[in-house]
Amino acid sequence: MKTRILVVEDEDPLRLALCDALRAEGFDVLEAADGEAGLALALKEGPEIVLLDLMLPKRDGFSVLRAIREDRLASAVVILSARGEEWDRVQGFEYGADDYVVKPFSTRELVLRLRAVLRRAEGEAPGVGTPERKARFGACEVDFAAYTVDRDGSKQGLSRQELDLLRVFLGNPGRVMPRETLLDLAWGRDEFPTTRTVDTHVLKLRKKIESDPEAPQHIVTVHGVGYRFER
Amino acid sequence: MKTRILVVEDEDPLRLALCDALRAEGFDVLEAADGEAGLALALKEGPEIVLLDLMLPKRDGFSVLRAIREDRLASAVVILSARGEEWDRVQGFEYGADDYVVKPFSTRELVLRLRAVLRRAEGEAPGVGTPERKARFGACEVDFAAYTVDRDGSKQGLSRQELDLLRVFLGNPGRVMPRETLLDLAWGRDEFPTTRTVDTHVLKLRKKIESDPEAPQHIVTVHGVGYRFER
DNA sequence: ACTGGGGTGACAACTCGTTGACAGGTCGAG
DNA sequence: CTCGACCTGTCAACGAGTTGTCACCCCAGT
Repeated sequence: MKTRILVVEDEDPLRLALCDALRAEGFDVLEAADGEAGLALALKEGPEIVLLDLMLPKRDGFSVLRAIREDRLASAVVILSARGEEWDRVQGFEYGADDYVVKPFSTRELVLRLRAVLRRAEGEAPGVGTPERKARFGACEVDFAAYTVDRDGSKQGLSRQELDLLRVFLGNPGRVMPRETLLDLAWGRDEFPTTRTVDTHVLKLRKKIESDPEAPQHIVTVHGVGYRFER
Repeated sequence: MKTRILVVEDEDPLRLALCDALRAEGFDVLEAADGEAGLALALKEGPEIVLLDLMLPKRDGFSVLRAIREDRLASAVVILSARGEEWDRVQGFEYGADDYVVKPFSTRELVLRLRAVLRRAEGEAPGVGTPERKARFGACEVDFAAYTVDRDGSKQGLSRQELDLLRVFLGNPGRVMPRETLLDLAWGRDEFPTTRTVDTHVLKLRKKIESDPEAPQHIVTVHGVGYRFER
């Protein structure tokens, strides 16, 4: 899923250059040449980011920014401002924006800032409550933030894939999960490993969370179907 | 119970913007427009956090900070400093500020830092101020003011960047930090080094704080994810 | 120009995911 | 009950990708 970004800039050459550069970076780019069109498009499409020039015909950048915020739009807003002019206002009003870039700027700088903004935005987005940093079952405590699991006081590191798999198990306790389902959920839709890969990872997980890996208490094999996780 | 925060900032537009933004984030906000009023309010109300501009009428930020610390007030203090003045940063920490934010900044950045500060503060014994001029972990003692780290009696010098990185690690113990996040937090807003740069600095830090840099106890690599700091 | 710290690129060393092989194990048909 | 087909446990080895490490370049402060 591409990140959608709306570019609101009235100078044609710059806008086109920006759009090209951003498309080349893999963004899904929308564009507008004045404030009104930009605001309308932002409200209609709700892109992840709005890249907003300050000096615009019909409706200036601040006004657009304010309107976006008043609509509680989730978009991050990055201000494009010329050096010197408006600087004070940027300082004063910048609170509503997520970042700002001073012209002239390099594509590299812009892209890096955009990525940083996206990182921050999704870092706090997990909306309703924190996604539970720790979970416990049996004698184990998993720390998702630390990538560790603690069994009876002995701490083990988990690899990313192991943690992802364990997370899926924890989210579906007591039900049998076919290997294909596990691949879908713990790997990506872009990854297509063999179902045997699942076995290997189950093996590794068992060694870390089971007190007796030979007779698993938590990750139980259901012959011919898949695995079932029990607390 | 809302977290109470005192904003001490003389520029009206910025102060109002800050207060609005913080109220929207659910803080209970007090405000003051100069150093004396700010100090008085801080001492009277004892808010969890004081957000302190450095350049203030009547009494500058350093002076307020020093007075707050001398009164053993438990408030965490976050410095707002004008851009580019590294000296401020150094001084701020020397006097025991809990964090600093460089103007201009985005609301998200500010709120993230405030939450990090709160996390740290509540993890420690309440009542004691958190001057954190020095920090210790394992066999090490870091002196932020002197830019040194002492491991089992052998003292090493730290460069500014090394210290900043170590500070971030210390502020987020036990959780894996992706390289990008480390860059966001330990490098400035205008710096865009490669993620590999982080590795280099981790290497240098390990040589100074680990008793066996080959088998790190404090800065642990989590393959494919980032680094985790353990005390 | 000199110096020290920070950033980058190159290459070595390593990690982990994946796979294939093989040894059990399980279950149903006969 | 026995056998065979199929499934699972286990491991070693491979390879892509990641990290450790270092030397070099660049820039700012002196």
